[in-house]
Amino acid sequence: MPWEFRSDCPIYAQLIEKIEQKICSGVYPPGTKLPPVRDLAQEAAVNPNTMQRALARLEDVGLLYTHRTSGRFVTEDTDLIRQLKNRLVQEHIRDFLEKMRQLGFGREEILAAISRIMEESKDE
Amino acid sequence: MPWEFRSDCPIYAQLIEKIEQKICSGVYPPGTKLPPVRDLAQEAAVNPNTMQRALARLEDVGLLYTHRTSGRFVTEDTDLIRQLKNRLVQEHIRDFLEKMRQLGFGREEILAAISRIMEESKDE
DNA sequence: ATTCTTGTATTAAGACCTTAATACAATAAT
DNA sequence: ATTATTGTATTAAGGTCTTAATACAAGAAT
Repeated sequence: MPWEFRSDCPIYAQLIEKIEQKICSGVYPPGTKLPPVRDLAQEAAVNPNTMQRALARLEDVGLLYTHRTSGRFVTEDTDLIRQLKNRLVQEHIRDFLEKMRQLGFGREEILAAISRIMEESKDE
Repeated sequence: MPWEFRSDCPIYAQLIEKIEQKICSGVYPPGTKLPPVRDLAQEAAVNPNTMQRALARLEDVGLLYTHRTSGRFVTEDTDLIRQLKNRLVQEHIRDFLEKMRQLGFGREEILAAISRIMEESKDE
């Protein structure tokens, strides 16, 4: 199934986010070999160059590493992964709270609204 | 003060979000006259064309309307504004919950994490 | 009537994003 | 040794985004 992208942001940036998510959530566990660029590109329905660009960025920050010809692997540095996960969680929460605050929601209202929507989608 | 933009998304898209926020939160109340395009552009530190593009989109959805030469105004349709606000709230919550879920957070953990971060930034 | 202010349109340039089509180097697999 | 697989690099094309510099039309202000 092709990955889904918003049209308002560069695909390569969205690829980075998605792959980070997959690493943090254990879809791609530490030390695991990733599928080849070409396969990943096809899976995401994206040009290999675009996928390559995203992977290169993730390599820059140490999340992936490459054995020139045998493939690309997720780092075994579980500490780094945990740091990333914490960073993402913090960012998501802060961004969310800021958006809600700007819409005039106080702390209690935010929690209430979340609980309500959680209830609504409980049956999934 | 120039508005702030992320580098990973088109400016015009971010302008749309910001202006929507300002309308929903009452910074630009219903029926109010907006500053001229040129002023808004300067305030945001953006090219007038870019600001114009964002405003045109907001007009497309009925959130703004124009009197050709006297200026641009926020709609007086408070119902439309309320609908937008509800839509934004829902989107923000759903997006947030989805991201957290993908990081392995259950409902309780999400609420706990939010409460914790709320506490941390209580003194602002 | 004249000038100012407003939104709008146009053209050009440069930067970035995406795709496509190749090609190459180095190791793995046979 | 030969072939296949892997990441990587290059070039070209077309699209979008952003800025810049103008110009115009029409109502507002004087």
